[in-house]
Formats: sequence, structure tokens, C-alpha cells
Amino acid sequence: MLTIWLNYMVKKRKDDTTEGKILAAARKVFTTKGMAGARMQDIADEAGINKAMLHYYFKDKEKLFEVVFMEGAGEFFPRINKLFESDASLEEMITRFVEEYLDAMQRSPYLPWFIMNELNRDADTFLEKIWAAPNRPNPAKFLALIEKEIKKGNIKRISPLHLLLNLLSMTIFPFIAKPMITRNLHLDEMQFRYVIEQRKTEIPKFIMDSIRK
Amino acid sequence: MLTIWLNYMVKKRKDDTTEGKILAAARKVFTTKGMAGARMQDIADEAGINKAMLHYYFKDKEKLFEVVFMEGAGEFFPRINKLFESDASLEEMITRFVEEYLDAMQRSPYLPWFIMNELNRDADTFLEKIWAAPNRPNPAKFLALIEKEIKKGNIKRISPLHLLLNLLSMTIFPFIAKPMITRNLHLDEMQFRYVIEQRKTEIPKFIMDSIRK
DNA sequence: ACTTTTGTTAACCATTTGGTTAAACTATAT
DNA sequence: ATATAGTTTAACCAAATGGTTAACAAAAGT
Repeated sequence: MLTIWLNYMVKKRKDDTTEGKILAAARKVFTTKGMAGARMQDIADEAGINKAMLHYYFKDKEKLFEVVFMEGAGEFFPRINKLFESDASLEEMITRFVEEYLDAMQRSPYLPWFIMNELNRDADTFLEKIWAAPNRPNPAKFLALIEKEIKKGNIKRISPLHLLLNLLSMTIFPFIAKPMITRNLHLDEMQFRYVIEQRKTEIPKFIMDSIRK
Repeated sequence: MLTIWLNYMVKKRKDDTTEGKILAAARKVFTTKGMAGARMQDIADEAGINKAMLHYYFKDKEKLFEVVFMEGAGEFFPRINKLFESDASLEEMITRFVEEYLDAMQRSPYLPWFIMNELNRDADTFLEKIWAAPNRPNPAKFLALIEKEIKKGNIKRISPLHLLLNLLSMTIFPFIAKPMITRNLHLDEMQFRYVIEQRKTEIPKFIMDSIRK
């Protein structure tokens, strides 16, 4: 009993346990090489442990991938959804959406890429597993809010669908195209982070300037 | 001699030759499964030919991939570059950029995804091969034009970099996120095409509304 | 103390996969 | 007709890869 308590208090940091090391390694390898390109041996090497441990802690490749994937998606979707469900003003909602999204992606820059990738590879399997979850972002309320604002005459007449697409595009795309952007515009890691930081204000300003009457 | 001429006149359509069938199949398999996920047998099956033919016409997997890839990139980059190099007005350049890009992508919807994917997977190998080509889009002139318009007082003071990012994002992203968009907004193939068609006018309008003084 | 459970390793296995080969078949040229 | 070059096939091969096993070590429970 005492040992349990002690163990609890002195709990190894997540990344120091074998399981943690595997997850960190898997995250890295899966997200750079994709599900198909990732090698179990690569993950084991990256984690500095024996390949058999991967199967000890996570049944097989499929399961390990799923855990890594869900871990990411589970952090992503809920906060977005919560925002869509809130009753903030349009401008506030856009501003906070961009901020939250960009922050989440700064923390896990691999995620949007990862999700798009698997979605593209095997949409059905993925969607049945993840998309059905109760935390799936539902843009309906956001679209409705735009229509309301148009009717009230607060903003220009614009297609809510295209406004939503524009918002998502400008927020997410830079992370997906990061290798292209950094290379072609000669940005290093720091500069890229800085550009993203700027976008937290640039995107909302850009949008509001466009739709404001 | 006669037979040669006849053969020329009655030339099989590209897609009926073995080589053509392989390329079409490879395009399909590579772009849905990625380089790592694609199986040579899958490509052979898709083409309805023997696996050995793949190696007969295209040395190995790497080479076949490269041909498919270059074929796509070669259609993509030059037209963009040509536009950036032209001396159209800013609004015209933006409008034509969106049109050309969206048209190219309607024709090869897999391409942007494909390029991003491989760029993400193995940026260095890819960039050394393709990026160094003389047709690489060079945004410098576009950025310079924006600055000039700002100085002339024709448009608002806006970061040229962010304007470029916004333009690229809004144009390309919907194709990368297509599976997510169609699913989450309940759009079928036709409706998606229609939305894209709308964006040819929506995006330029959205941008100009935002930057016009 | 010793038994049980949990964690770890190296060697091994079965299957998949990219790639080869040699033989057969086809069209063309001489 | 026969040789020649180009095309296609089935069978085969070596390497890579996901996964298993049996032995062993450490920790925890009694």
C-alpha cells in the first residue's frame, strides 16, 4: 500500500515510462511517415526499446496508430465545438476560433496534417470511428449566426458556407503547407512560429474588413 | 511504311496502350494510398496487366512514382508562375490566379494533396528533384506588386505575406480537406464542384472587399 | 522466503512486397 | 519463311516487415 502511494507521488513523468516513450515515438514516426510508411522498428528505435514492447503495450500497429490518432483528435475537436456552441458575437467567435485553433496547432503541428491524411486515405473507416464521436464540431450554429447577422444588416451579404470555408482555410492551411511555405519563403522554425502568431490578429482583421459594411 | 502510317493514324488512345494503362492506374493508386501505401500489385491489378510490366516500362517503383508526380507538378507550376510573372493588375492577378488554380485542380483534384503529402513525407528529396526546376512558382513579384499598390495608396496597408498566405489557403485548402468538407456539410460530388465553381468569384470578391480602401 | 504478476529481450516465423528471370508470344523487317 | 526486336506471362527470389514465442528479470503481493 505504501509502495503504491509512493509510486503515485514519485510517478515517473509520462515520457520516462516505456509506454510514454512508445507513444511519443509513435506520434513522431506516424505523423511524418504516415500509417503506411511508418515501420514498427522505426518506432521502437526512436523510443529506444525493443520492438516486442510495442505489441506488449499496444496489441498491434493498427491499435497503436488509433491511440495516437484519437489522442490528437480528442484534444482538437472538443474546444472547437464548445466555441461553436457558445453564444459569442460573430467577431468574437471568429477571433477566438482562430486563436484556439492556432494555439492547438502550435502545440501539435502534426495534427491537422495527420487528420487530413488519414481522412484522405480511408475516409469511411476513419469517420465511423472518430467522426461519430459526440465531440464532432458542428458548424450549423456558426452558419446560422452568420445568416442572422446578415438579416440584421450588421454585415455584408455573403455566403455563410464560403465564409466558413475561408475561415477554416486561412487557419489550417499554413500548417499543412508548412514545408512548402518555410522552404519557398526562406523561413526558419522561429520565423514560422512568429508568422502564425501574427495570423491570430491578421485573419480576424482580414475577415472583418471584408464582411463589415 | 504503310503500316507505320496506318499505325500512326489509328494510334491507340493513350489509355489503351499498356504504358498508358499503367500510368492511369499508378496515378490513381499513388494518389489515394501515397507512395508508401501503394502496392505494385495493386497498380498492376488496377491496370489489368501483369506486375512485371510495371518494371518493364518503368524501372522501379521510385521511377514510376516520379513520372506520375512530375506529370502532375509539371502541369501545375508553370501556369502559376507565368501569371506571377505577368504584369496584370493586382485584382486581375488575384482573379486569374484563383480561376487558373481552381480549374487545374478540378481537372486533377488529387494533385494538391499529392504534392503536400510527398512534401511533408520527404521534403528534401522532393525539393531537390522538383523544386529546383525552372518552373517553380516565385511569389516575389506578387509580393512586390502588393507593396507597390499599398505605397500608391490603392489598397489598405496589409502584410503582403499574409495576403499571399490567405490567397493560397482559400484556393487550395478546400481540395485538401474535400473528404472532410463533403462529409460534414453533406455535399455530393456535383455540389462540391458547384461550390468550387462559386469560389472562382467568391474568393476574389472576399479579398478585394477586405483590402480595398 | 516464495509465488505471481508485470516488464523486457533476442531469436524466430509467416507473409508481404519489390523486383528478377527465362521462356513464350507477337508483330515487324529482311 | 525466318530472323529480330518488342511485349507479356508465370514462376521465382531475397529482403523487409508485422507479429509471436520462450526465456529471463524485476517488482509486487502473500
